[in-house]
Amino acid sequence: MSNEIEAVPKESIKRLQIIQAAFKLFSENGFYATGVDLIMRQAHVSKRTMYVYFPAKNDLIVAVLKFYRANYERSLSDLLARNDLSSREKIVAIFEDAARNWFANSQFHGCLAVNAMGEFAGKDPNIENACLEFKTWELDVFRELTKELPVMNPQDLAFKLLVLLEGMGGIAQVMKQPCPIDIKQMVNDLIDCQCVV
Amino acid sequence: MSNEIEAVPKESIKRLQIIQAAFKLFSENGFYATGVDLIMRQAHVSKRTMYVYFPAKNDLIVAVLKFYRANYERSLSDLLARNDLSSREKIVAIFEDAARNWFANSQFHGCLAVNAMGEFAGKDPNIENACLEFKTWELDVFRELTKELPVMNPQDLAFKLLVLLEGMGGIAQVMKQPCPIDIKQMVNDLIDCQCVV
DNA sequence: AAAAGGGTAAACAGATTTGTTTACCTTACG
DNA sequence: CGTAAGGTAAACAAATCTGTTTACCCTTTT
Repeated sequence: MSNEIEAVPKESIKRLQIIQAAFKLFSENGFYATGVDLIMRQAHVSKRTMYVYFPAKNDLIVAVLKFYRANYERSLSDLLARNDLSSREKIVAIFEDAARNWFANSQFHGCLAVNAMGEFAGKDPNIENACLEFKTWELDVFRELTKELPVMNPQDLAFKLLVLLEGMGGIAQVMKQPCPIDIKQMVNDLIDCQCVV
Repeated sequence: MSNEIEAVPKESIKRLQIIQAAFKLFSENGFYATGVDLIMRQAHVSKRTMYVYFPAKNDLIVAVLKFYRANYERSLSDLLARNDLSSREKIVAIFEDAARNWFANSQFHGCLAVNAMGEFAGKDPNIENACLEFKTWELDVFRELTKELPVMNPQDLAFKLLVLLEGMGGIAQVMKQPCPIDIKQMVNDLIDCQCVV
């Protein structure tokens, strides 16, 4: 017999089903408001199985936040990999995608990491950490892009872009309407203001 | 003497105690996670009294959101009333206050209206409405200020400022660190980019 | 002094939550 | 074929939540 410590498969189908169902429900209805029973029913999984993969609800929340980030990362990878676009064009594209997908979309529920902080700040360090890691990763994406630009301080510009993206998310979440401003122009202006050329 | 209008439930001391206690608890711990029993204990009020003023928890949440807005409005009124400051200086001051109070303050829990949307979007129209009204009011404040500026499109600029302020709140909520960028410069750049002069 | 508000304390109902366990089933595989 | 892993269904414990009611107490006013 293998005397390994019983390793829960990290890539089990069931585990993924649970995370996907939980992601949808947490996004639409919030974390506290979503009961474990509902998740388990939507995932077509028994409670016993859920208990094996996620001993506590908060463990599942952390996993969902990581899944959320991995999803975002994957959806960006194609864009970032393209070599027919300049870094500036990639940045603009990120914002235009966001504007198109978030504003005037009643199915948009804001950044999951921010929502999670609203419910768990000061209560669960693991969840706080997952949220921080998500935003840190977003910042890193911008940092990779801005360091290719002829600007005075790429780090500062990356943070400014992060703030801008965050603001779009928050506003779109509350005010559901077509995005009334020219995001492309705003981003380009922001970059131009720091250009050394 | 004081024969002012008297003891209207809207202005009751007890009512205010409840709202203030609830505001603190909702901000720190979230809405669902905060039980009515705890609110009532912190407000030094019996459950029967709470039930008189707020037949349901969601009624209290709406009242708290209105209180949150009224508070913000009052804290801005001094600044907005000053006539030794230009509109541009007032706008910059709003952002510098926000940067100082939000970043690197572990007691900052983000915009209550955004947090509320995260928990109640699609569930309670009254709460959704209160959140929307809060952001609309914030936008109006900026609109009043930008229409004094020599810019092409004051309405657009106001919305951009709103997005920027929102972004600062969201980022500060998750990444608790000293604000690493020069907010004053960023706001001025944003305004300058739309100046006609 | 008596009546009437306004408030308190506490018990209670009914539903729902997370977390735990037991007993059974299905299916892949040596 | 037969075993063992992995999953299901369902009952259950214990706590908690909102919402409701009853009985009482204090203070003000008349």
